[in-house]
Amino acid sequence: MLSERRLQVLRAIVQDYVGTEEPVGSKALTERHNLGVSPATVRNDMAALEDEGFIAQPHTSAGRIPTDKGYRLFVDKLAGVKPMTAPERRAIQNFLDGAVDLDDVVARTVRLLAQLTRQVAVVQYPSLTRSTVRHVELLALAPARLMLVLITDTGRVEQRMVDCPAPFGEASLADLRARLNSRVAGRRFSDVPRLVEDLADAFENEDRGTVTTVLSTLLETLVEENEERLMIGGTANLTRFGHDFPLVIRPVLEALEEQVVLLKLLGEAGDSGMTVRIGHENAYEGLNSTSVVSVGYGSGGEAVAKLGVVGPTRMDYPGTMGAVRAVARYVGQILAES
Amino acid sequence: MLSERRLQVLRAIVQDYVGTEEPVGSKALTERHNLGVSPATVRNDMAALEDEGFIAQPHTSAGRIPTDKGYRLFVDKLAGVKPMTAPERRAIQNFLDGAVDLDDVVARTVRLLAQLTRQVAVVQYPSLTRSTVRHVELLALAPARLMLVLITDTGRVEQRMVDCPAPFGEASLADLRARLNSRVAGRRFSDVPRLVEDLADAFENEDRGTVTTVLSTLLETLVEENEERLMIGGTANLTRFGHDFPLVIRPVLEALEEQVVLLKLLGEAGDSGMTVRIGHENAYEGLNSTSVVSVGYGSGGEAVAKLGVVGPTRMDYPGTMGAVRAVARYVGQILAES
DNA sequence: CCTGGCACTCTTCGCATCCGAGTGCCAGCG
DNA sequence: CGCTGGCACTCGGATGCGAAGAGTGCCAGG
Repeated sequence: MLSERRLQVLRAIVQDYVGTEEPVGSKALTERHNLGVSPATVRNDMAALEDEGFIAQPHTSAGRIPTDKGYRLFVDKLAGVKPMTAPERRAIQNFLDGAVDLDDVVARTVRLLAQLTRQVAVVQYPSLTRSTVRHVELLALAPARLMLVLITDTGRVEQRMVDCPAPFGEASLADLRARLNSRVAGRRFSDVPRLVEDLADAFENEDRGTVTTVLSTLLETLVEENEERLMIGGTANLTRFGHDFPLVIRPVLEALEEQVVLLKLLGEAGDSGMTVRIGHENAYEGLNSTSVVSVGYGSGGEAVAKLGVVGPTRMDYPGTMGAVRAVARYVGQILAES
Repeated sequence: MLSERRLQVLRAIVQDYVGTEEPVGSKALTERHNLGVSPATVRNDMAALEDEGFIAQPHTSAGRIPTDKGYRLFVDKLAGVKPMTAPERRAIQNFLDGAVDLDDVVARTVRLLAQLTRQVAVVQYPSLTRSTVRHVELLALAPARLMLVLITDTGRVEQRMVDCPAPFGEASLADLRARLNSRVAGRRFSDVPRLVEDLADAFENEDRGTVTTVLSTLLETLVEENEERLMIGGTANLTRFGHDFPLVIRPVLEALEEQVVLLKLLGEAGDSGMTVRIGHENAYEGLNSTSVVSVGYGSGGEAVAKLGVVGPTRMDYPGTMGAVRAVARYVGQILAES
């Protein structure tokens, strides 16, 4: 078990290292923090912390830097979430308030988060399955070609082409449209499959094929793979990563381009509350030298999607967590209003 | 005026430098290319080329590297466009053929282009104003809230919320929808403003406000700033940029995040044929050490948007141009089919 | 006009050296 | 028992020097 002072030493090491980006030694520590003990004592504490795996030396005769395990302890026990200042809150609100539609909200959020944290921001669009249906529309583009448009309460609009097996009359179309909406409008998307399963039964034989096709397209839209979208920004911040650019930055950029990887990353994060994944805690290898701070956001009490940032393990955790949390809250509010 | 051989020397310098990324000297040149003259002669030629500003020395006693002006001459006079091989063509076609909707087409195109050229790919969505209206739909989400959906022949779908000044009945809505479509369906977007300007006159006083609002929203959608979208990819390729990472890569990433900058960049490029902008020819300062190769693409003979790549000035121009041209052609085909 | 030769310029690299930061350990003190 | 000052030690990074090598410019001769 680590004594109180050793925890303080660890905290001091993390803070200094995050600030200076350089290994921190015992002398510098005692000078910059009021630990009330001498460097020699701190050295003993550091040796103990190193034995436990919380810190490490890049080389003999260099200072110590925190390990992933050290950051983990820091985040869990030694540091809270730094709240945003009042001006910062106002700035966030002002910035987000101008958004005109969902795309705009997400785009602004990404920008904001990237600026606040000076890291790479990732914002997921509201998940379809966790949203509520506002409206389903069917348009006939051609006699045997329909367009299916889904609109959610969170402002998402998805469209799909549907090629019908046979021409589909305007009357049947109106009928289907009305029946569809009466069944699913106002309901959760996750309930949609159940609500529409017997809808084809109500139609004549010749139209049944088309109705079935429309319904299966509708359901396809809700399949995991397709329904998730996200936006990233602030990649220019990667250049402030460290001195050993290419090798670190490369896999990160690759990961960011693979939406699948990112979605999995966000998906693995806890469903409620803020999640911090540090270095090797990330399953994806390319992100082993980064930390991911993410949190769910939503219009009501419930999360409809996640957002977060990706940055070097050496990041200002309290500040980053504060920014991420604050942004998530305001985005939730904006969505609730629209 | 430069003699034929001097041009050959320049061509050889460009080719070697692009291959090795290192300044090339007179001796290496005579060894790798059959110039039929001695290094000393080549040195004289190089001195002349340097006087003319086509090549430069990083330091005294280093080899030469091409300047922007040198690349320009190379592209204009010394090198053609390298056509894709048959297998490459097939690969392109296969890769693009699987796309299910416009987003998918664009996403696949970006990926493909990034992979083929190993550079950053930029693909603009088909411009609204240059497309044809396929359908305009109006949905009543609430009594005084409409959604306007625009569908183009290129598969683009744009939606906008419209808050009406007064509730708008279903009958009026159907009327407006029908009138709108009969006027604009099949017409070019650029003609839409003219075609709808007197549409409000046909409605009762109480509905006229709403109709006007709808029309102005429709027109807003076509405004330059909003109508253009683009997608980028392959940013991981930036890591192969050169040895002097951070300083070069940073502004490029920043430029790529500013869609406005990119759109302007593509917009400045010639409207027909392939455009190559080399280094300082790019108006945006952050891209002064990059070259942009872009070309229009379209479903018919006419370009509806542009695509291209951004890479180091030291790039394989013939190969890159070949890839860009080939991809643009196939994308045009795909769009024409859908 | 081309060529071989030659002197000159710089950059790069290896090597030896020095300096300092930081450590671990120990003996002594409260 | 824990803290402290002292001390020897290690090692990385900076500095300086010299040799090597690549490449150039220029010149005289074919």
